[in-house]
Amino acid sequence: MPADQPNPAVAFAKHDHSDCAHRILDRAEKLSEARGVRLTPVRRRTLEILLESHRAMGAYEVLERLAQDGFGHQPPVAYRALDFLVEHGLAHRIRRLNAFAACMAPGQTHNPVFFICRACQSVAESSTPELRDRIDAAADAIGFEVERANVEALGLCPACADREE
Amino acid sequence: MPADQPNPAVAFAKHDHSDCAHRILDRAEKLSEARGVRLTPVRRRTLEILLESHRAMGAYEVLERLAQDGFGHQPPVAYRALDFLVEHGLAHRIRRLNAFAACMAPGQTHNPVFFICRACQSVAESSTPELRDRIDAAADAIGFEVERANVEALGLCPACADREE
DNA sequence: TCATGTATGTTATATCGTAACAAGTCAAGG
DNA sequence: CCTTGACTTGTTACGATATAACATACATGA
Ligand SMILES: [Zn+2]
Ligand SMILES: [Zn+2]
Ligand SMILES: [Zn+2]
Ligand SMILES: [Zn+2]
Repeated sequence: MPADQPNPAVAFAKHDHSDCAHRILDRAEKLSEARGVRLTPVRRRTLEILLESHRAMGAYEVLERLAQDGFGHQPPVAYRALDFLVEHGLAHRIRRLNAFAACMAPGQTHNPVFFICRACQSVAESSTPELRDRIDAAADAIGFEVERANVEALGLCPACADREE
Repeated sequence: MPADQPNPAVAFAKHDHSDCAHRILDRAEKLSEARGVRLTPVRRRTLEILLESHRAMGAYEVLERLAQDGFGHQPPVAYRALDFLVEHGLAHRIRRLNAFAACMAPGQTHNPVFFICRACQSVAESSTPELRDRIDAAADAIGFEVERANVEALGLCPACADREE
């Protein structure tokens, strides 16, 4: 596993998270540069906000933070920035929560599985190509062409599982 | 494959769909009876509406149909019936579409994967236990306890893929 | 400089979902 | 038969999520 491939377990463990955040922001800058797209102030700030924790955040929660920082106060401000991040693989949409989370492995082709703790709302992203292979196999069997696949697992993170019992 | 285990490919193919619908309605009646829950008129009608096609339907679309049939006109009427069906495994929630689809294999323990055609909105449900095993394995690796997993693949069904080119 | 594409911001509205309460149904026990 | 309690259906009202449409600003290169 390369150095910049984070261990998904870290999302549920105590760790120097500002380190995660800085590493990923740097990577986001470089990726945007390389692709010729602009990581503008709102977009960058939006990513920073998502990176403040391993939780998923709703668009309105992000918006509130952006507004405090002097950006616009209306929903499209947040949705546009979030859509940009999602489109460029810098964030993911967590559909079960109607929320967004920073991607923890931007730039790497990954078929993410999201593990969502129903108690503390933290989200871990694990990269599992074999899973995608299985989905493609099932799709082939019925002649379906998969363009994107989304896997979300709901349950309890280690800490919250301990706490329940 | 047992006779009552439908081929997921059928969702995307021409077939006698009223046959699907009747078979599943019968099964739903029996399952409800066996579990001591009541498949009341609204609930049954809601399932019938979902079963009219292999598409997913939004709650408000279902509500409109229920209202035409003399049931209540307010959102909770539809949401309650749909929640009942989902809770008892007679329907599934398709999160990517904010919509609901009848379960095509009610009563069987299944770890469904949904194949959603982005062109014609039809949904096929495929049952793939190995997939769940993969998810559980990835979860184990980080100490996460999976309670429910949701897999949704977006793409093109065979017919729509042909039509695109 | 000026045309062009892109980004940001606003108003307004669409779409999806739920809380809270009232009224009706139904079966079990007195 | 009548009460009681669990459940079901219906309503009003509201909350939460998301987008359309348009105006303004800003970059970038002819
Ligand atoms: Zn971290
Ligand atoms: Zn947790
Ligand atoms: Zn059918
Ligand atoms: Zn199709």
